[in-house]
Amino acid sequence: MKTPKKERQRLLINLLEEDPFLTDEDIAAHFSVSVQTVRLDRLECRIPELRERLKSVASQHMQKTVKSLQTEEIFGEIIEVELDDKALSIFDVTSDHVFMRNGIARGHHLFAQANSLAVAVLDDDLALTVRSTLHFEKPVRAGDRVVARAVVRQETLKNKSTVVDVISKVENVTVFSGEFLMYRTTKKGR
Amino acid sequence: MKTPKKERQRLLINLLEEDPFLTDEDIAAHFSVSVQTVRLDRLECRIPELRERLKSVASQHMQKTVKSLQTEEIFGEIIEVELDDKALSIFDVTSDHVFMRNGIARGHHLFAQANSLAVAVLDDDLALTVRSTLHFEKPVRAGDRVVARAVVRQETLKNKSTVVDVISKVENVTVFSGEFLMYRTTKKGR
DNA sequence: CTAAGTGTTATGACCAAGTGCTAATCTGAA
DNA sequence: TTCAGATTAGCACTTGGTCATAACACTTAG
Repeated sequence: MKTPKKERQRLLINLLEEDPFLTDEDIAAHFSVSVQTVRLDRLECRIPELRERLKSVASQHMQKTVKSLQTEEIFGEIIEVELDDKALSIFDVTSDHVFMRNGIARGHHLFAQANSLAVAVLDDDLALTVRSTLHFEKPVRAGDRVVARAVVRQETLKNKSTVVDVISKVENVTVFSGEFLMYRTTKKGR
Repeated sequence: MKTPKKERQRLLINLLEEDPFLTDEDIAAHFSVSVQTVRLDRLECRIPELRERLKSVASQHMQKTVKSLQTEEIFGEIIEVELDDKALSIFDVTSDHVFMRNGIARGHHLFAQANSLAVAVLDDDLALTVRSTLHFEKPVRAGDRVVARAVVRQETLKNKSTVVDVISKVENVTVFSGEFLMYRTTKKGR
């Protein structure tokens, strides 16, 4: 008996977590036991067959790709926009956004929300950030809902360079503020 | 004939892109044709069978999860660090990082690289960005390799607040510069 | 020593979702 | 009418399994 049954089943779980693509035959070879033994092990550990494993991995993938189109592309959900005037977005901070060591949100996520909002509020084919000044007022943690408000400085709107002020709050306390100097190419349409 | 063959095959490709989990039988029902017709269509379009489709979707997933642990956590690969002095990182811009409309990299990616580097160069349990001023000098595009250099202003090191200057270049041309005022909690160790 | 229990292996019937091949049928246009 | 292209059907075979049943090997308790 190479490895005792219990140990082998523990290893089996790890093995398939790492590589779910193995057939029973592969696994049998790996542990130098018969295919039937592998099947019994899977039965006991409630590990589904190869095809079912792939199905679940694939469906996780589908969920994630849908999610990433929302999460990564927009970075904060934009709630309302009044073009060339003001806009509002919310961003729910999760454990994905914080430093492991201290649980505080990485600055670039707050910046990303604010910057995306500054781009969105100017309805321009080519709105680019040229300069910006940021103030990280208070640390933000997982679970916080950050509400960002962007306001376009009207007196700058005639120019190609426009200033957008963004203030982000958690429960009505300012956690971040930024001033974004944006460059626009096309004139105001519509 | 419900839909002409060519049209049906076009739709088939879209259909499976959306939902790769359909069996030939499902597809046949969807188009009101026989299973054999579906098989011929798949053959012509070189679309693999269900099991192979899931296999490839699942393997994409495995690649992505590995990738995201590297990409999202570190944001630019840190090449060298001299603690409390200077650091260097590179970040390869891909089509994932640019605006679809104009192909220019989103500002927050450049910020993320610079900000991460500013955090990394101060070897502190709790190095937080307090304020920063950014200059987006030139647009960055997919394919560009951005090299960011962070330099710690030595005269600020005694304080809890330290200034880190970051300059990012593409082929030796400055595309971004930022001044990061960082807050540190623990005293200089080691 | 023998019987019982656990773990392992073997065997055969069956299933889902295919591939590959051959053959028959349908259909529209020349 | 004829003929090609599109469609459908049938059958043998493949993979990677399930399920049930049986036969060993080895240890241990009576």
